[in-house]
Amino acid sequence: MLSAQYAPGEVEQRRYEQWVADGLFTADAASDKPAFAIVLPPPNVTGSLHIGHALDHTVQDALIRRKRMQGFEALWLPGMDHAGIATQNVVERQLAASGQSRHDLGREAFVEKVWQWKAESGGKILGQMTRLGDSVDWSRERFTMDEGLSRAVLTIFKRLFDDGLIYRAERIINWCPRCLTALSDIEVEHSDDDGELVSIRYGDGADAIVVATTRAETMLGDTAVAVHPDDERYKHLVGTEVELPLTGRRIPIVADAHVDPAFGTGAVKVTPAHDPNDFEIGQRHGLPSLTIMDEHGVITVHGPFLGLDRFEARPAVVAALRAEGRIVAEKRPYTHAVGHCQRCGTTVEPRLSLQWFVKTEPLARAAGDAVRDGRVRVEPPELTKRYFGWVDNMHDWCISRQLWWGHRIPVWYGPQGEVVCVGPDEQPPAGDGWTQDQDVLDTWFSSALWPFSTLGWPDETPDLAKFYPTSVLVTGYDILFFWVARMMMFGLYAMDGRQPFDVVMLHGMVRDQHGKKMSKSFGNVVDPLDWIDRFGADATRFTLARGANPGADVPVSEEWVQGARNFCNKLWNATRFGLSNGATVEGDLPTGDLSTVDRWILSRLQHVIAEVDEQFEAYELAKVCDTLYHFAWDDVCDWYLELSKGAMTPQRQRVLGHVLDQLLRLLHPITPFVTEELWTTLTGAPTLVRASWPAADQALVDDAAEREVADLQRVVTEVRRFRADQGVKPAQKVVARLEGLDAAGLSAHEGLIRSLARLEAPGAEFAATAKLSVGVGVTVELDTRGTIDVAAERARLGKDQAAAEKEAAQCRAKLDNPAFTDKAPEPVVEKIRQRLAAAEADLARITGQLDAL
RNA sequence: GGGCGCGUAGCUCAGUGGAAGAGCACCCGCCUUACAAGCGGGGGGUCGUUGGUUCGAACCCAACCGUGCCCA
Repeated sequence: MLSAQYAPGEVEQRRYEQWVADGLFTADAASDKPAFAIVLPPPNVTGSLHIGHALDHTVQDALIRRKRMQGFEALWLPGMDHAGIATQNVVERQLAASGQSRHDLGREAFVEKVWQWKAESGGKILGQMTRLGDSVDWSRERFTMDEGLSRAVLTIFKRLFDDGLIYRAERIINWCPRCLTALSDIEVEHSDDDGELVSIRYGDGADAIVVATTRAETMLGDTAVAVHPDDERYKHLVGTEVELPLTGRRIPIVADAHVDPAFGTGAVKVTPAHDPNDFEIGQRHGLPSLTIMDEHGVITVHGPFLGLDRFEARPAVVAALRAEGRIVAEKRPYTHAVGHCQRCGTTVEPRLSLQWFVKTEPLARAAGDAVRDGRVRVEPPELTKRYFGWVDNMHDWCISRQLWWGHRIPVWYGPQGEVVCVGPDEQPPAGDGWTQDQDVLDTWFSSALWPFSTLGWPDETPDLAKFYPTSVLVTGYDILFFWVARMMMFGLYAMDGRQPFDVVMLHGMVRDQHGKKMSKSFGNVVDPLDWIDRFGADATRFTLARGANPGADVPVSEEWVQGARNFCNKLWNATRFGLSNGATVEGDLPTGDLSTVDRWILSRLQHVIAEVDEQFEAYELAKVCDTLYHFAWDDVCDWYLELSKGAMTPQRQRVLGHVLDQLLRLLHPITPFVTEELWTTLTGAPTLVRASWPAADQALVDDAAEREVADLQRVVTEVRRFRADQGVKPAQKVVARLEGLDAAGLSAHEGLIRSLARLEAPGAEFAATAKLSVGVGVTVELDTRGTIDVAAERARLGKDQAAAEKEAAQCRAKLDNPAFTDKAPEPVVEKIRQRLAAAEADLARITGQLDAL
């Protein structure tokens, strides 16, 4: 027998272990069933799962579990990425605690240490995934640094290199002076920071020109001043030279169309080695690039400032200029966008350096085309614009990182300046003087291969044949650009134009109950493990799924997860009621001699199955949850079970068993644990994980039964309303006579109406003190023994009257308008006519009751 | 500065041309033998503002105000 309350802690771990032990999540590449595959966006091996992961995983698990039940060969492939910078940072911090640096250990020993950390940290995430109930295929778990995936990295690098799509060049890149590595554009986060805007006069007298800058210290590396070619103010100066203050160097004044004449004075200083725009100006005009900082952001030139950090150098340079009378204006604070390292927050320094790049133009065009021509669908479609915005304006991708943890760039340099890219099955060149590139690849370079490297590529494995392209990729819209675009580029390139996935389903970010971003500093972070401990995995999942409107952020709160927990408990108790009342799934579902109430609930069930299927296909998980929540709670619990109390028949027991069976199946993808526990108890079958998904049966749709029960509900509700307004206690029975049941087609349900509305049959001395007329044509005469509260009744009827009057007036206004009756479609006009008739009938009825009071 | 969203009940959100909805919160009454993690009833919104299109606008168009995100 089931306990009175659902206790998730007693169910979850046991069930999960059994599922895994039984191999229920293991996919079979040799199966004849159609494939449905999802690759899990790999979490960072260094991190832990936060509530955003829980959302992402819940959505994927719901999709994969349903497909598995639908008879697909369903594969959900898990794994992690190696998170180059983050992981190296963690291990370096550990070393620093004992006063060591990675250089003390040497490259090999350091990498060995990182592997140890990976074993420790990675296990944590895997444990968290089991707590969520993720139905992933653990036998196929992968890691971006494992042997197979590393081979994939080498293979694609070599292929891109040979195709001329990977090149090495000296460019301005984003440099983190703390992590001491290059970063790609997407590893830089911009924020509006307070700074200063300083206007500096270069040159003197008639030839003086004023430039404004937020980075005064970079003037030490200026090699030109630029103005717009059409700017009349400066035309006479173009081609001349001006003396650069503090340095004594003379620099040219050049004309460049990219200068905005409206900004500041219209003249800009040009520092090609420390600003990407200036670098381009420098290229166009053949200007030298003068690097004035080292890798730590420390000034390396010009005596007085030598050795100063860039942020110390700034005020020092301004002070020196002020001493020379060259500061024309200063604005402080001056808010402007500043780039920060995504990993450590340090202000990024644009730095001229020699790096490896992927030439993205042809790859990005193909990635855009795959969506443009419909081979890949983005859900929700509104977000395709953002996708195009990214792939159509992509810069070349800097892929080299000055780290030790990652895939080392497979390029060797020879003594004569040779550059050789070594493929996965090739031997590096032997002999003296050959060295391998010191750098490793961006983590995203290997993550971009995830949808096919995890399936065995570059080998032509059965997995790859069966499961590529994967069916749907689920991730947050915040990494649409970070990752999705790159998987598209590499997938299309490596797999001969075959897309890595058919659908990209984007969800939002989890926020708190006021729509605020979760952050440690704000103290509103939810730990999914904490919720699972306190409310259960199913409640946590349901809370997230119920908020998962496509593309929209998902607000959650403790109140809501309580509500979800309550819902799980409701299911528990509904099944408990069923079991103690003989609900069964044995034998065929009787269809011949069913009562109206049974036909009604079966009919409702068919609508719900159809709706849920539609909603799942549209990735509308929030709506799936809403539909099932209301069906379970309103239709099944509040009405069907209540109508069944004291009215159990063998047919009813079979129908009730069927309804519970189907409901639990429909909910299983969202709330796997409680449904598994209940369903196996109800049916005696071993597991719901691979039970078949319900299919709607049109033959069971019964409009007449639905109408009849709706009328029954209306009578009961009207009486309950009267009772509540009259202050009649719920337990108190009221003597009443029901009239008009025959005409309303409800005579068979008098007993049900009496029990749900708590009405007793009239005796000989019955004297009606109140008369209630329900819209469906039923009149209820009640004997309240003279305790009728006339004022309360008048108020109640008054409200009804006002509502009916308003309705009638609205309809009449429409029908009196010839423009409406002429132009509106006939069904609409007819509907309004019917509404008017109904409103007028209500009005007459209510007015009659008021008069009778 | 450029681009993309969003503004509907106290809170969080559905609804995208023909009757203003849900969950939670709130108010009233109840331990009615599945469930107090519950049951019954109820109040609450000129759908951001102003114009326009339409017989008809929360929904389409324009402008404005507020707000969020991405990019520079």
